[in-house]
Amino acid sequence: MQPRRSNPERAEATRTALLQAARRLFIEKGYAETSTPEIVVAAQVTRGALYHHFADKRDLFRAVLEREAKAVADEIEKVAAPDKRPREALVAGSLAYLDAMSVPGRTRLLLIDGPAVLGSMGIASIDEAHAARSLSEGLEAVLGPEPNAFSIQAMTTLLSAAFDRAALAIEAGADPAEFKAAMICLVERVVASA
Amino acid sequence: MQPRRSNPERAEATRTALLQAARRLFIEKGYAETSTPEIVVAAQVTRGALYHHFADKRDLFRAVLEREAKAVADEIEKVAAPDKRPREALVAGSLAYLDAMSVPGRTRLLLIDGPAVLGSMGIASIDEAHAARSLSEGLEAVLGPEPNAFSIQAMTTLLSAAFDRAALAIEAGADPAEFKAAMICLVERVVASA
DNA sequence: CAATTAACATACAGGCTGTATGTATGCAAC
DNA sequence: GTTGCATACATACAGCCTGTATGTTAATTG
Repeated sequence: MQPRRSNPERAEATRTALLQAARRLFIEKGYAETSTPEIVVAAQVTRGALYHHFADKRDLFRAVLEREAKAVADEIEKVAAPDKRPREALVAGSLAYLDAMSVPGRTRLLLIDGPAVLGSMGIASIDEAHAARSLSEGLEAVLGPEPNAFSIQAMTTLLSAAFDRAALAIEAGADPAEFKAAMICLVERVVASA
Repeated sequence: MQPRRSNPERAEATRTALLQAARRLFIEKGYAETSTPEIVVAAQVTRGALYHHFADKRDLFRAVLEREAKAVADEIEKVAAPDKRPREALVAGSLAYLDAMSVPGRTRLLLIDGPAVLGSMGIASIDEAHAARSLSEGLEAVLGPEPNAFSIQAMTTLLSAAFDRAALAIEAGADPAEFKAAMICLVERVVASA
C-alpha cells in the first residue's frame, strides 16, 4: 500500500505485527498449541520474516513476555510514587500488581507458559527484575535492613508466589475482592512486627 | 526371557516401565523436549505399547503426575497423625510437604510442566485434591469455621502457592532451613489470631 | 480346541520446526 | 547516478514427531 517505506520502518512494523499476533495466539491457545504458520498468517507476514527477526519460536515468545512484564512493572511504578510512606506504598503496589495481572491472558503468559517454556530461572530474570523487586524494596523499607526471624529475601519470594496465585485465582473467576483482602492481610501480618 | 507370563502381568510390567522411563525423561528434559520415541527406547518397548496403554503423550504425562502427587500426599499423611494437636499437625504437615517436594524433579513435574501441559485447572484437580486439602483442613482446625477478616479458602490458596515456591527455591539450590523457617513463620502469623 | 480378545508391533499420513538458499529493495559511497 | 553491499524478507527443503490405522502373536474363554 505505502509505495515507499524506510527499512527501519518496515522492520519495526513487521516486528510489532508478529509480536501482537503471537501474543494473541499464545494467550488463546497456549505456546505449545500455537504454530509458527498460524502466527505469520495472523500477522500477515511469512515465516521468513519471523525467523529473520527472531532466532526461533521460543525467542519470539521471550520477546512477547518481556513486553508484558514491562507493562506490569510500569503499572506498578505508576502508583508506587516515592512521596508515599513505605507501608502505604507497599499496599498500593500490591493492589496495583493484582490489577495489572488481571489483564486477560497475562497470567497464562507470565505464570503458566513462561516458566515451562523459558524455565523457572529464565522467567525469573525477566520479571523478578521488575515486579518482585518492588516488593522486596517495599518490604525492606517497612521492616528495616535485618529485622526478624525470617530472611527478607525468602519472604519476598514466598509473598511473590502468593501474589501470583492470587492473580491466577482472580483470572480463573474467583472474587477479586476476596483475594485482594486475603493478600493484603497476609502482607500486613508479615510486616506487623515493624 | 520369561517363557510364560499372564496377560495382566505383562501389561502391568509394560505400564510401569513406561511410567518410570517417562518420569525420568520428563524430569531430565521437560515434557516438550521429550519425544515418545525416546520414551519407548528407554522403556524397551515400542510406540505401539505406549499408545495401547495411554491415549496420547499427555495422558502418559498425567499418569506420571498422578503417581507423583499421590506419593507427596502419602508422605504428608504419614506425619499428619490425628493424635496431634491441630497446630502442631499443621507445622508438621508443612515441613513434610517441603521434604516430599525436595525429591529431585518433583517440582518440575508438579509445579512447572504440570500446569502448562494440563492447565492450571487440570493440575488442581490432581493435587489440590491431595496436598492442598491437608492445608485447608489444618487451617480450619486451628482457626475455626468462620473466623477472620479473610476467607480460609482464599488464604489456603495463597499459602499453598508460597509452599510451592519454597519448594522450587529449595530445589533451585536455596538454603532449605531459611525457606522452611520463613514458611513456618508465615503460617504461624496467619493463625496467630487463634 | 475353536474363537475371541488383549497386548502389542509396524507402517503411514500430516504437520511443524529450523535452515539453507534465493530475491528485491533501501542505502551509501564514489 | 550507478555500483556494491546489506537489510529484509520469501521460498523450498530435510528431518522429526505425533497420532492413527492396520497387522500379528499369544493368552484366555466357552
